[in-house]
Amino acid sequence: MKKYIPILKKTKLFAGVADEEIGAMLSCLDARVRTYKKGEYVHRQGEHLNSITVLVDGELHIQRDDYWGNRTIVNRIAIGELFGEAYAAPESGALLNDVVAVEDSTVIFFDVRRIITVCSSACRFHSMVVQNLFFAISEKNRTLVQKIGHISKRTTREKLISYLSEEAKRQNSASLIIPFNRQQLADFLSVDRSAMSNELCKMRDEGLIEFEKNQFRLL
Amino acid sequence: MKKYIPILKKTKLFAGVADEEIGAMLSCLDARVRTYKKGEYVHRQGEHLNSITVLVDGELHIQRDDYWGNRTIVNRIAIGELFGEAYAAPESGALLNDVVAVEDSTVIFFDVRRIITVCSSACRFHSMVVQNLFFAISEKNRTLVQKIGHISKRTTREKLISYLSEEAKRQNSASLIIPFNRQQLADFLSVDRSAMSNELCKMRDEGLIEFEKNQFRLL
DNA sequence: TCTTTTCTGTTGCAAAAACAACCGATTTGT
DNA sequence: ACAAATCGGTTGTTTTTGCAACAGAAAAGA
Repeated sequence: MKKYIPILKKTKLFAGVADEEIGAMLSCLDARVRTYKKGEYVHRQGEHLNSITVLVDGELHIQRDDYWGNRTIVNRIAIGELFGEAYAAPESGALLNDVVAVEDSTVIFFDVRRIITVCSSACRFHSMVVQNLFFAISEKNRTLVQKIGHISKRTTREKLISYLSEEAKRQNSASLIIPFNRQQLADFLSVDRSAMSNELCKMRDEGLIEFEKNQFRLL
Repeated sequence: MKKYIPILKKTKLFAGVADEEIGAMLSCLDARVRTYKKGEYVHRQGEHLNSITVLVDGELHIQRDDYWGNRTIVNRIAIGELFGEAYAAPESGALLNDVVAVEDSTVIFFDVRRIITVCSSACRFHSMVVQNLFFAISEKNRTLVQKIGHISKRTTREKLISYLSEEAKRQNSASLIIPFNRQQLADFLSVDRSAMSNELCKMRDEGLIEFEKNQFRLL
């Protein structure tokens, strides 16, 4: 468990917390490590969570498959990010989506109650972690609103432009690498893959964008 | 200002805080009241917030109009709910949407830094407010994910069913009243009003639902 | 290395949505 | 009470999407 301290230090939850404090908090917060193979489910829709999940390696998707096999990718969790903050509240109900490892992944679970309830004794940095948690959920909130901005556009082209421009802004460059393949991007933007692929090529032919694999450039 | 204490007591931010404590915190948190006429903007996209907004009367929409006049209603703020929690973090950037009063409304602004930074002295209930804030943002997060669930459905009919069923579940009855008129519902679900109206009537003719104005019944 | 699977682009067709225009009913404001 | 504005439903046309099927390229696995 100790070996994860340098990695945890870089996560949003433990930003600004000293190494030795993280070590102390690992037991204080009842941390448990687990690895998942690509494709395995970390959580399933309908479960009741009592832990917060920190991703230390790999990649997770928050997604939902409907009865007919249509998939919606709600969000993506990258290394250092966390999941389950929104279910920390006591009466937060069942999990709305599945959480799936899209790469071989390693996560650390922390007991949610022990994070929320500031312990009296040892953990001097506990309040820092609580604040980090608050900022993390706050940031995720804004991410979700941005996503709503993308998918509420009426046409596939507009959705693509909305998503790609925001990603370009975030990466601070007109040239950008997206973390999705075509099918995943379509599932993320809630459109049909083939129609989207078609639209991307039209946009390229019109000189709006260039792309190769998941590297894009806005012109 | 004192007269708002009974109302504030019922808001998500001050749940569980005693009257006299709220009174004390009003000055501690630098509370300011303001009223808005129907249609007025409370905040505009691009602004940088430094306050949290509690709605004590009326109704707000979080929305965005694009260049061609298409409106997207991202969320709705009802009496007792708050706005701006997601912008409490120092580096949270500019406001992504407009905040508009859809009815004559009264809001109270609280200095965001004073909420986050727990004051040393008087406010015994301050930590309760911080926790309330956390739960509020947490709940909003889940609301946003639900909304993504609705609008990521592929057809207008599916969007309507998704929205109406969730609302029925929330109101715990197959008969429900929605807080939108037709245009607003269309803007909320990101579809065309006339197409949606059409679809609603088809669903009624097929015996799936009944409705009159904004009262619906699922069959 | 060879086979199998996944990924991406392409096409045609059917279904659905957006758009525009209109009308009667209801609501709002004076 | 009356005029004006808003609201909800209807229809027809155009545009866009979803869907299915296929093929070459790339990647993964044996």
